[in-house]
Amino acid sequence: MEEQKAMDWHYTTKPFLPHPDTLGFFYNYNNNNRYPGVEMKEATMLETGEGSIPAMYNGGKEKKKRLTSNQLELLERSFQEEIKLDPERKMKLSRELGLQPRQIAVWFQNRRTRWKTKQLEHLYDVLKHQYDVISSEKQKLQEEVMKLKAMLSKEQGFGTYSRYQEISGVETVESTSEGLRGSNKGQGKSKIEQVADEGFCCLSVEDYNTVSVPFCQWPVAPY
DNA sequence: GCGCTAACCTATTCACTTG
DNA sequence: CAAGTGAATAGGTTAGCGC
Repeated sequence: MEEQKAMDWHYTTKPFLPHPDTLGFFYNYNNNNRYPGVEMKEATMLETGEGSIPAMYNGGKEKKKRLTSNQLELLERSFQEEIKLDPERKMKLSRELGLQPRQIAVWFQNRRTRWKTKQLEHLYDVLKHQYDVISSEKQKLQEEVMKLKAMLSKEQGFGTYSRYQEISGVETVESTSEGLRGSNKGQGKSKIEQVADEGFCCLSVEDYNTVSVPFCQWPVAPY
């Protein structure tokens, strides 16, 4: 295959720039001080005979090969140290592992993709848990409202209507949220109301930058 | 401002592995 | 052998740099 568009196997000194657009949350890996003027040279490859040669480097004859466990181990360790790859480290890994720098870059890219997928799965679990908690709370409150309504009706039957009208406002409880305001949740809006106001199910990916997840403990580099 | 370059990304392909 | 996994490719976006 012919040379692709310019990519990172050209080993330049260009600084990496933080990704500015959506999913910014996931781009906050460790973005300071990228590639500070590192002078790169092509590595001498395949000295050990261990490294695989992708088809594109070998006239299309060589098939894809899996990386060895040793190679994966070192790559993984390196990834745990730093999720992104600077040219210097790429060349170092390339020499140490007997792989093309391009292969190192591809492995890191794919690894970041897997990492991000795991992060999203984790975030899903966290949000689902929050949803379940709030749903449960809502259910309880609705039941409480029903009980109070029943009590109110009963009391009204005994001729104390005016007293309860004064307490609960002009009407009886009409909805869960109204009931909360009129009952023991006098201080501002309840959690449920806030959720409703915010359109609970409308969180976008961009929101990941701002949504705080209190009990969410992100592993450095899961998977 | 525009083109070039080199990072990054997502989506996809393709080959290997596994049940 | 189909499904899953991972290495590699294709094509797009972004941002720095020089003109």
